[in-house]
Parts: sequence; C-alpha cells; structure tokens
Amino acid sequence: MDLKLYNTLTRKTEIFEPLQKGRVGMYSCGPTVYSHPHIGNFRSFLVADLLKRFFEFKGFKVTHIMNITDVGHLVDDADEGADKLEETARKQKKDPLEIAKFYTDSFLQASKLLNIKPPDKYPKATEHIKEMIDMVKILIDKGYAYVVENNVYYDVTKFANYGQLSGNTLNDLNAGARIEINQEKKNPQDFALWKHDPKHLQQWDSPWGKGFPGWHIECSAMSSKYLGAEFDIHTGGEDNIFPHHECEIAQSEAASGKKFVHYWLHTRFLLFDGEKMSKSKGNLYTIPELIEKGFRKNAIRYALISSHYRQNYNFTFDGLKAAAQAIDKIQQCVLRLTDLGKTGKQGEIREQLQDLAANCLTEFDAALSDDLNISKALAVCFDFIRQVNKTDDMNSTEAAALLDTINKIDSVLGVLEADDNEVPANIIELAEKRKAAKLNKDWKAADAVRAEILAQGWIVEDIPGGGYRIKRGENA
RNA sequence: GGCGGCGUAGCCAAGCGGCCCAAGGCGAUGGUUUGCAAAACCAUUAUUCGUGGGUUCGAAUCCCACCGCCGCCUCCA
Repeated sequence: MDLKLYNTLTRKTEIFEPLQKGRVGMYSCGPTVYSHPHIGNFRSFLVADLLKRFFEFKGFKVTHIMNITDVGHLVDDADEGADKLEETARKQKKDPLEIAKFYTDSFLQASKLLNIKPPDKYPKATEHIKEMIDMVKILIDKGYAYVVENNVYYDVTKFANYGQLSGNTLNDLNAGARIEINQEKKNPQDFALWKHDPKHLQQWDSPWGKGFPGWHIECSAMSSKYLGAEFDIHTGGEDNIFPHHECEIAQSEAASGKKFVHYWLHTRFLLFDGEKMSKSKGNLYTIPELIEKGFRKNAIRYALISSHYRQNYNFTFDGLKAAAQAIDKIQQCVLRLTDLGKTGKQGEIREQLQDLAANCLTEFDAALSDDLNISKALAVCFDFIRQVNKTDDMNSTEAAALLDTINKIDSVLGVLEADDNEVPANIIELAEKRKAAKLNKDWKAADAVRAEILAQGWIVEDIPGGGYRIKRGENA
C-alpha cells in the first residue's frame, strides 16, 4: 500500500517514493544539548520514531540519522551574543563539552525511557567541523558565500529558491524588519556560515581564522556525509521550517547542485494545558519529572504519539491518565492471549479469526499510510481488541496468532514494553495465601491479603477457572 | 503586515461531498459476569459537527462572511 505524507515543501500530501526501492534515508533534527529536553522536544522525536517504525513495518530498510547539536546556536536575534551552550557553561563554570555531554546523556536516557529506537547514528556537530569547513569552502568557491572580516555569510539573493519551504519571500522578510541590520552583510537576510568571535569558548581553526560554524551548516554537512547529498526525508519541529531548514536547503543545494530532500515532515508544537510551553510558565516538563510524578513512561509515549503530528497536541495530566488506561486495555488483552497460548488446547486456527487478524493489519497499515493517521490506526487496534476479547474457546494456536497481530501493531506503536516487572517472591506468596483463603471461602482473609498486596504496589486479579494474575499497580 | 493551522459529545479525537441519525480512547450511567472486586462483554451517553448565509438532488465535509482560539516570520522540537 502506498504511503502518503504531507510534504511541507510542496504543501501537498504526496505518495512517498524513495530514491532507492525499498530503502529510506531519513534525517531528523535532534536536540541542542544545553538543557534537559522536554516533552515538546520529544513529541517531535517520537513522530520521527513512529514514522521510522512504520517504514519498517512496511518493509523498508531505513537509515536514520539524528544530529546532536553541541555547538553554535546563537542566542539573540542578530547573530551576535552568547551561544546557548556557552551561556550554560559560563553559568555552571564548566567546559562546554562537559555540559554537552551531560545533557546528551540526559537526552539519550529519556529517549530510552520512551522506547525510541536509536537512529543508526547520532552525529555530533563538534565532531564534524572539518566537513562543515569543506562545505563552506565549496559555497565560497561557487559564489554563494562571501567572507567579511573573518566571517563567512551566505548570500541569499544567489539562491533563487530561497523561501520555497517556508513561504517567506525576501520582500516579506524585509517588511518583517525584526532583523537588526548588520553592516557586514550584503543583505539583511544573509546568514552566517562561519563566525569569528574571540569571546566564544568553542573555537576551531579555519581558512578564515579561528572561529566556529554557523548554526545551519552542521545539518547540511552531516546529512550529506551519512545519507548523501540527496536523500528521502527530513523531519523536525515546525519551528525548524524557518530559518533552519530553509537555510539547509540553500546550503546543500547550492553546494551539491542536486535536490536536497524530497519530503519534509514537520511536527506541530505541543501545548501544555492549552498554552504554549515556556520556562516562565514553568510548564516545560521533562520525561524524568513526569515519571517522578507517578506517570508511566509508556503512557507518556502513547500520549505524545496519539494525535496527529500536524495538529497541536494539548498535553494534560488527564490525557496521560487516559493514555495509561488505554494501554492497560491493550495489555489486558495481551495477558489473556499469552495465558491462552500456554494453557489453551491445541488446534487449528478458525478462518474467521485468521480474517480478523489479517483485516486488522491491513486496516492499520491503511490508516497510517494516510499521512500517519494515528487516531484511525488506534481505532483499528481497539476494534480488533474488542473482537478478540469477545472470542471464547480460543485454542493456543489462535491465541498465538492473535497475539502476533498485536505485537506487529506494537512494533509501530512501541507502547507494550516487554514485561520487565518480575513479581517479587513475597507478593507471589501473598497471592498463594489469598488463593488458599478463597478455597476456604474465608472472604475476609482473602480481601485482607488483597489489600496487603495492593499496599505493596501490586494488583491480583482472579481469572475465571480459579487462577489469578498479578499486575503492577500504580506504585510498584 | 506576511505565512499557516484550528473550532466535532463531559474530556481527547477521527471523518474532509452521499456508506455519517458522525470512528476510536478516557470518563459516566445501567446490565451480564464475580463471594466481593478487577478485567471483559452488552446497552446508553452528538438527529448533529463555532455562528449566519450560499453552492448542490445531497455538506461536519465546498464557497462567503462573522465570532473565537493558536502557531511561525532569524533562541526554540
């Protein structure tokens, strides 16, 4: 089935056609490691993860690159002033690279908690200074860039398509007049490829003297190194459209003479309780903070992927609770199928169930193939689960087949993490004690033990037939 | 000023010209089941899609106007 994606570049939903059959080259704008990444950052990373997993579900071999920006993002509007990393470094009196490492680790840990599949490579900007310098040289040689006083700027008037991605024309940008006039630049919209600033803590040698790279060049340089000058798909947050991605296109296409990226996918911002997240509002939650508050990591993942990526997602604690409930519904079904797979009778799979499973996967595929219509896909998933729950007298072959279907779906959703909840021995003991009490019809004792188990953070549930099941409770 | 998005049940959210008296999740209510629970299942929870016009045999879906909300326009995913 064809995958359709909304392409920011053309402002149309298009059928995805890879450069190479069966393969996808994908680049995602990653974090700038000067603070802990928050849920908003992760929504964008999770959309990339969802898309990548869906490509794999459809049988594509994906090469996924996500950069880690550990240098070069300037703080204020005029390409002047302190670098964000440096600002943090000065505040904390640490070396910028130390700061970068600390927050890179924070990012990687949170990514793991959210069950994000690691990209094939997380290239770091500071490890690709040479590649960036090489690209800047090419841009100067080809006449797209010019040197002034140890600084290198890109001349936007030389690139005819500047503004194609964002819809910003040079005239509009002039009218916007938010740009402080920098006398060095030929045009106010020209952006820095290489900057000279003796006050900067991070410095590298270059043909233009000591300095540091401009903040768009790293993605152009690293994407071409790992994916080639021309590749399939580039993802990021909506704020990246302009100027970052617009400038990447200008740099990469000018340097290579080829089309840069075929499909641009941008994730809309997350709101928190209907408001934009910001430090001043104190609503920039990080993943560990939410876990600290008692929310489950897979609920956070579910919440963040459960609405369409081109829609603002309004993040609320109530939404997280709803997400946790929804996952439980799936998990409950998985538990039952797992039990039946072990204890059910041997047998053939009924045709009706075979069709149910096949249709589910087809519809799930169709939903996500429609520009990642996740709501529809989840609806398919829950419809399937209801049908499964309604099915009595299931044999072990059937249970295994249906379980396999859920697992295929979860290879994309990634919310059913392997059950790492080893039930402690004392809890099992208590559960056995309760079972014994129940056999004696000593309901009081049985209920007391159940309360005790709950107090320790676990839930016992009876299964028809006299058995029971132990689940992790809220605080386990 | 320029570019773009949104308004569907208590909440989240799909649908984008007829299959819609509108999917799915959460919540709520009643029922089946259970020692009691939990889970599960069944039923109910929008004859209506921000408001007003229009186009059409037919509109939540297209057009116009109005109201409200939000994002981007060189820090930001």
